Amino acid sequence: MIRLDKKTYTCPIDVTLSFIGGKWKILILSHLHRFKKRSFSDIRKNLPGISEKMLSQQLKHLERDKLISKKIISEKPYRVEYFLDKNGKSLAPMYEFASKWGIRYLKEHGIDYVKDQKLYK
Amino acid sequence: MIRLDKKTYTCPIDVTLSFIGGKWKILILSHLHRFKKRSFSDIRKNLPGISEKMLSQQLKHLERDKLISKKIISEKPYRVEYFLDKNGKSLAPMYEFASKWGIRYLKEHGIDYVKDQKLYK
DNA sequence: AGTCGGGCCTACTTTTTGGTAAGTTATTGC
DNA sequence: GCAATAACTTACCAAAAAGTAGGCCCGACT
Repeated sequence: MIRLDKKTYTCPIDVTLSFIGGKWKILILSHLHRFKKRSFSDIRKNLPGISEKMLSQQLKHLERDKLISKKIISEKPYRVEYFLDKNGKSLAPMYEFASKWGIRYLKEHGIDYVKDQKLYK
Repeated sequence: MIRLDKKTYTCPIDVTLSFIGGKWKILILSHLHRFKKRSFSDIRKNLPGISEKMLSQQLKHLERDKLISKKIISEKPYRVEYFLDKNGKSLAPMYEFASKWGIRYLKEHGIDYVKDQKLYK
């Protein structure tokens, strides 16, 4: 057992998962990894199914954990840009591997994601 | 949106996560990755905090998803051995990366996991 | 005979996570 | 003036995941 900041972890992987676990975090991170800078609603549009509540909540956690940052582009009409910060970038191999594995799995089950994606957008 | 077997996924990463998401799966897989062959209670001992219910449930899912297999060593006193199968092995970079990232994170926060571990076992 | 370890299963409860819907401030466009 | 868009927040609810506690079979050990 590892103790850090009042929490306990069974092993280092558990520590890593505490940052990127859950349904949305890796998806958001990998989206930012791919697009570099994105607004709130850009991210939303690219994660079909996520609610505004979830997105803002998850972005907040990711910011708190220093995996992403946001730049306030304008105050009056409030406009922002989210992007991976150093920590978030250091997890890139994770997003890439998970994505490739998924694509391979889909291909083995008759779905060509890379090809089909061109139909979607 | 991707549709496969009556379920929908937002992207390939989502597909991957459907296999290894949750609190325990990666921990179990990486344990088997490290030790090759393990009995039910060996795994249990190495995942402090997991309940028997959780372990057997997760093992069942992992088996169903063909990430692991089990070999029945003896029927009468029922004894088994779990091990990664091909699919489970193909996720190895994931376990390894997540583990290394966690170790690095811990080190940056004053915990030397590799060194401390020798004290535990 | 009684207890322990191994390998489970089942019912039940709690916690965590996620979803819905509505409300807020502010700007741009018709 | 009204609707739409952006970037959120809040309150409430439902579903999913995880935890608790017990039971079961079997063999070995004392």
